[in-house]
This record gives sequence, C-alpha cells and structure tokens, in this order.
Amino acid sequence: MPASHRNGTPAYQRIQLAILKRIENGQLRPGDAVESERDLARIHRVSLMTARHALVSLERDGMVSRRRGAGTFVAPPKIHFNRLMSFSEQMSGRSLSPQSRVLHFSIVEDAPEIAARLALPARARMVRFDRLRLGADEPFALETCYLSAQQFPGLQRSTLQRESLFSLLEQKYGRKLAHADEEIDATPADPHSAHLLRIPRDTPLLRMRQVIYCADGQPVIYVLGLYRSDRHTLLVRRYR
Amino acid sequence: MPASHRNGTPAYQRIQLAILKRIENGQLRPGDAVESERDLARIHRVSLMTARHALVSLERDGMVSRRRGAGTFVAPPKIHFNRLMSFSEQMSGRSLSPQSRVLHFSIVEDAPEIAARLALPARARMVRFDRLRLGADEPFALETCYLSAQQFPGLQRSTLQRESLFSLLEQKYGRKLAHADEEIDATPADPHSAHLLRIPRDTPLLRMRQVIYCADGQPVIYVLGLYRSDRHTLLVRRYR
DNA sequence: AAGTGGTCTAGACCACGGC
DNA sequence: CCGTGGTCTAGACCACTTC
Repeated sequence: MPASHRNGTPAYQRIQLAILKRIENGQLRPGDAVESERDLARIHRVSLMTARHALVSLERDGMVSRRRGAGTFVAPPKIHFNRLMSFSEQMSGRSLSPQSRVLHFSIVEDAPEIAARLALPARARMVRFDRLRLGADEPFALETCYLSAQQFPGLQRSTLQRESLFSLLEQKYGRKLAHADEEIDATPADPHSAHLLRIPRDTPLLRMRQVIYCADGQPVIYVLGLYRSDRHTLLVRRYR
Repeated sequence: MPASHRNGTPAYQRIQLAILKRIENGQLRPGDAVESERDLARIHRVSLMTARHALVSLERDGMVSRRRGAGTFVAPPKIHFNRLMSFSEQMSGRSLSPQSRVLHFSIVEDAPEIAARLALPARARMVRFDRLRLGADEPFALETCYLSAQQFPGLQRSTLQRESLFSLLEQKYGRKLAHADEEIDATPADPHSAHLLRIPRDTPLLRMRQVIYCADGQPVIYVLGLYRSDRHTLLVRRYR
C-alpha cells in the first residue's frame, strides 16, 4: 500500500524533513537521540528499509551520527566548510550588507587561455565583467568573471547591478551550479587594484582563480579574484 | 538464504570490489557502463536491494555515476582535491626530493591561544619545532608545529630529522589523522622569514594556520605555515 | 516498448552497545 | 539481556531515457 507517498515527496524525505524541523527549532539538540529505525517505521507507517534510508542519508549529509548498538544522534552544528557560496550568500551569513559595483562590462573574443578553461573554442565570444565587492562600505575584493556569450545570451550590465550572478544563472538560465576548483596564491597589489581596494600598492592579496562547474560537469564561469587579506580569510577543510 | 555472505565480507562489498578491480585493471574505462542493478543481482545471486546498495555507495564515493533511465557508468578518474597530505607525500607526488631542516626545537608552556586550538589547558606543555622545507634544493616553506608534550612523549629533534611527522604519529603513536581545518590568508614576508626563504622582504606569502584532527575528533597538531607563493599554489574544490 | 534507476514493502538474521 | 544499527530477501510499482 504505497499510497501514502502519492503526495509527491518520497516518504524517506518526509521523515528527514520532520527530523530536520525539530533540529532547527531546538526540540532536538546536538547529542540528543533521534528515534530508532523501528520507531520511525512505526510512527510514519513505513517499512524498516524506508526509515533506514532516511537516517542513512541524513548521516551522509552530516546531520546525525549513527552508532551500532547505541542509536542515532543529532550531530554537532554543521560547519560549512568547502561550501561554494555566492558573494551575497557569504555576506548575509555574516550579516553584512553586500554591495557590488560593476566597473566594466564587455565582450571578448580573444582570450584563448580562459576559453580553454571553460572548454570553449579558442576564439569563442565571452562576456567579461569586473566587479568591486564591498562590505560595510569598505572595498573588499575585485573580481573578473568570464562566461560564454553564447550560453548566456542577454546578460547585461544592468542585470548584474541588481542581481546575484549565482541566482541569475540558477534561476534565469536554469543552470545548477555544483562545484568549483580553485587555485589560490598570494600576489602584490598592482597600482590599479591597490587604488580600487584603497590599500597601498604591493600589499599582499589573496589571488583566486576559480572555475565553476554545473551539475552536468560543464565548466560555466571563470573568476579571477583578488581579495584583501586583511579582510578575508579562506576556510578550508581537507581530508586524509 | 543469506548463506553466501557467511565468508565475512558483506555481499554488497564483494560486488563493489569486483567492479573496482575491473576499473583498476582497465577492463572498465571511464564512461563505460557498469552492469545494471538487475544484472548484478542475477550475476552475484543477491537481491535487487543488495546490488543497488553496492552501486549507490560506489556513487557516493565518486567511482561511478548513475543516471535514471540510462544506467551506471564509470566516473572519470578521481581528482584528489582537498586531500590532507604530508609534505613528503606532496613532494613525492611531484617526484621532487623532499628535504626538511629542523631549525628549532623546544618545549613551551605559555601559549594559551595555541593550547586552546588543541583543546588543551591554557598552560599545557607543548612541543614546538620549526622546519624549513626544501624542494629541489630551493627553500619552499617555513612551518611551525605545536603538539601536546604529554600526548607525544619522547618526540625528539633527531627523530624529526629522519622521519615524516605524519608517519611518526600514525605509526609510532597510533593516531589516525582524519582531517584538517585551515585558515588561509596572505602576508608580507618579515625579515627573518625572508632571509630563510631567500626572497626579498615583504614579498607576499601564503599563510596557513592548520589544526589537524585525528579520527576520534581530537585536535592533535597546530601548524603555522608560510609558503612562497611563487612556488606554491593551493588547490581547493568547493561544493555547492 | 524495453530497460534503467528511484522508491517501497514486510519481513529476516546478525553484530554490537549498554545495562 | 534487550534494543540498536548492519545486512539481506524477493518481490512491487513508478519515472525516466533510449530506441
């Protein structure tokens, strides 16, 4: 009688949501026990395998931890390491008002190295724009983005002024961003960047070259970013 | 008749191993289709759920990718992003002879900030040592490490000269290292570091503050590293 | 239409943890 | 000892992709 899951969302997801909700509103705190597989199966009137599925994949997402013979327990609050976030998302997470000024917007056709990183033909037309990022009215970072002009038609300076690039791509163009590969090093501020970031020239900056991929594995954005190292610390988690 | 898994390893793991073996020896190449759940179930004489379990968790490990309606396919060779590696491991991966000079070795008892990062009492005794790292006879990085003197008795300068810190901890002290959290920024080289690294003072350096944890979640090493940014690029993958 | 993965059932036995 | 998670069965229907 699999009629109870006819409402669209799978049963195991409804079980997960019920648990996540209780974690979110504080009814379940880190270390607290979650119902056992058998209890969940009874409560939600599903089979053991389904209740199990719910808990196993909650564990994979780091929300709970499971110990054989003991039970399933709420995991310590999630630390968002290695999360690909848009500038706006990062800033709102720190309750700083994100601001962004588009300094430059153009079409380029002769940037073969960057085209290669985006898996485009060497002389492909790409949209390029430079943005100055500010937080609390202080310049913070300088970013240059490249995207295929063909894949993202109608991309305009005015749109970027208003809206986050990430939400634009995900909502207007229906591209689901999945991950980014980054190369990070340090470099002295050149006179132009120094002026825009309002720092002395040759101040050390974090330099990040980023290729952002969407869910189907295709590279879609190349970003070259310069970050004031007095205002920006990169947090990374590595695994053995 | 769950007798076939009586040999110790679970059936789903035996199925995984059989697939991984064929990937490793080239019988299955990236993009090739793996048997469907139903085929695997028939071949290995298990139920669908068990064959499914094998494939689902192979996918979670990034070895295959599954597409509904299409099949399960061998994933492109794994790129080792965000891997915590010792200096020796990194260098041998690039076939550079790793060298390391211990510049300083001492016991400190008054470094409360660092003790706190290692979850130790504020005035805990810690071993501190500084190492200059070289690759191809060129100085490359400067690292200062802190460990609890109590947890790692008998740690000596002479041992460090010979052996990698990671293998020492994992083999002699039986600590399984699990992950590291890193804070990364850029900083100008102070005169002392500049001299040791043989670069002009105020050259931008990558600065990394690392807390390395072992499998039980306990922090065990604190490392402050300065890396020549002309010789070192950090590679990071972030996920959405 | 045939074949694939996604969800699900209603049970079962085992290994392990804590009492 | 009892309850927990770990493994497993032998089926079922659905949604999706490919042809």
